[in-house]
Amino acid sequence: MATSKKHIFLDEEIKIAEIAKVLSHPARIAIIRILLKKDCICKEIVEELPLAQSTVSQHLKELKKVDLISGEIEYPKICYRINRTMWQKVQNDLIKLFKSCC
Amino acid sequence: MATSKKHIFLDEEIKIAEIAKVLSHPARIAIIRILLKKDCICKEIVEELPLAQSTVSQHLKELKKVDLISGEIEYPKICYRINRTMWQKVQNDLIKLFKSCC
DNA sequence: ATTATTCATCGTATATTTACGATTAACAAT
DNA sequence: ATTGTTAATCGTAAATATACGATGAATAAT
Repeated sequence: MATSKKHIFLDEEIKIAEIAKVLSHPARIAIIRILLKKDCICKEIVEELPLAQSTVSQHLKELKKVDLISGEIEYPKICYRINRTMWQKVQNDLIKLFKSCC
Repeated sequence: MATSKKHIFLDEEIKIAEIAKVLSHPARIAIIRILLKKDCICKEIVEELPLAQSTVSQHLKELKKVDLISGEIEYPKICYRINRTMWQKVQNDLIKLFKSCC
């Protein structure tokens, strides 16, 4: 048995990993939980978490990058909310992985 | 409204983030999928993935650290398998987070 | 125009992750 | 004892993530 058909990772594997990465920081889980309760502006989140405003903003950016949240501009505020469709999709993707179990 | 009750992250948030972190690399998702199909020794996984043996071993260590897999020694091989109980728990934890949604 | 408010971005320092090759450890078989 | 097989660990380089303060951008209110 010489060697092998080395292949690259599957798209699905990459996508699941991407979503998991977004969920892989307590601050982002905390932000999601806050937003699940109610839509918030960045400042409100900053006041609930022991993090600088710039740091929270960065986490929000990550969440926005994968479309888990969206922000509606009402200058100078930006109202963040969970993207329920995407949130459902995250669940489906993960559950799909789970399903390949038994 | 001066400032606020800054608190640290909740245990639950940390735990979910920890699990998500383990799932946040395509290689580890790939390894899980391989092991969901059948128990494998490290060498078999190395042959299926475009990664060095030491790298796969490191990923296996991560998965083992959170108890998602276990390894049974049959020198010089080690047979890895999914810890179904833990795998179920991961699902429950994530679904619990999802549930706080609607 | 100036001021106040909110948030994003920039620059940067530090820590963590990821990957690899080389080596070591643990045995089985000879 | 030597050899072969498998996997863990070590050392290390490169990339990525995380955090913060400082600054800049966008507007509303004065």
